[in-house]
Amino acid sequence: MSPRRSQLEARQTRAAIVERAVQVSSVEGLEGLTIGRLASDLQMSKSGVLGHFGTKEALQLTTLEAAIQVFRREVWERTADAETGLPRLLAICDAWISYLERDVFRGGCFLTSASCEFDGREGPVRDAIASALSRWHEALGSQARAAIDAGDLPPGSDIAAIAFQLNALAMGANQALQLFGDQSAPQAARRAMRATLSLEPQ
Amino acid sequence: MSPRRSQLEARQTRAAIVERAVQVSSVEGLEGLTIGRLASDLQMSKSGVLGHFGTKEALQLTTLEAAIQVFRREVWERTADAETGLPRLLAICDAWISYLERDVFRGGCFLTSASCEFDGREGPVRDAIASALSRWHEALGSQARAAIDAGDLPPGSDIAAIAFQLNALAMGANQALQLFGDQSAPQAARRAMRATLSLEPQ
DNA sequence: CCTACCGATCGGTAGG
DNA sequence: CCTACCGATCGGTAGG
Repeated sequence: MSPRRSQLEARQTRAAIVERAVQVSSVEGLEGLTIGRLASDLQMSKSGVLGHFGTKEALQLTTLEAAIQVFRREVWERTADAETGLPRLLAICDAWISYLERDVFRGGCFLTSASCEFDGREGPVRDAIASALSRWHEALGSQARAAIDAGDLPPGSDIAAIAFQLNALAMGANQALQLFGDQSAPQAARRAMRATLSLEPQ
Repeated sequence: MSPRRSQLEARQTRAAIVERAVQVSSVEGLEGLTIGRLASDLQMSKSGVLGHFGTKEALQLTTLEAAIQVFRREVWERTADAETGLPRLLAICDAWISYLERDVFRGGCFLTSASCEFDGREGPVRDAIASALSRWHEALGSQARAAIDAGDLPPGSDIAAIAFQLNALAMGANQALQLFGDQSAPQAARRAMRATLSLEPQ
């Protein structure tokens, strides 16, 4: 047992704080997240919570990273068995909509909420959100390129346009589910995603 | 001059508060909007600001209504000259993307931001946001129905799916512009919108 | 529309 | 990890 007992406990406490912070900020936003609220929920003192991160901004960044890990696990890693290219792209679309349907986060897609909240601001949190979304677009684009190379998408397909459309449709499904509880939205999104992937460039 | 001078001035003050509230909350969110910030910006006392609305929630609702009016003016009313049906639908798509490109709100599409911020909450503000978005979907659906009746869209077109896709693409363009400053997004969104309107049901 | 004020809560620090 | 505390700000009220 290389970590001392107190270090292990500290790590578990920190993990519990982050887990709670993800759930709270999924509903209240990363700005609406407060140290006092977390301390109260976890029956700790405020300084006990803050001590693990130093500043609220560091807590926000850690919370964001944890939420990104959840998205990666629930969408990206779930499709690891699919063949690179169109098969994986189709699997990603299904896993993505499923992730929205399963209410993985109480406030809907964490990255979509965070993006809306910070897209008019500046600073490290905004930059981290933009970076994560940018990497996701690249992951989608990479699969689209493989699909073209395999002959599963037309050679002239616009890779960026495919990533843009898939992302937009997921955002639309998220809004329809969260705001209206529209149970037909996942189906509509899946169909439109499939149309995007079989009709490019037109 | 039927309104007395003091009433007229009060109305102008109120209008100035709402205008400022729209700009502030477009960046900070409707929850991030504070009475103190508004008072400071407008060089008024907090109670002078709050007196026009009573509560913060009433201020939020008034601010939201004002932002909806801006959207209506910048997107819906701009297309009033277009013929009902497909022509107006196409005009709406252009005006919608143009509204995003012109940065009408500093924080991007107000309704999209508000929807993300409140979709995990309850209460009158959330309800007002859902109602406004619902009416917009209906306006789009109504034009789509007219387009079908005129023979400009196939008889089997899924009206709700068209509204869903157009809305999703506008959300995607908003994110790409606000978060990445992606100048190719408006073009990508316009193309995808046109594809939606010429390829339904497939 | 103002001043003056309320209790609550904010992020954060000192010291242990 | 705690208690005790800081100045600032929150939404809101009383009274004029």
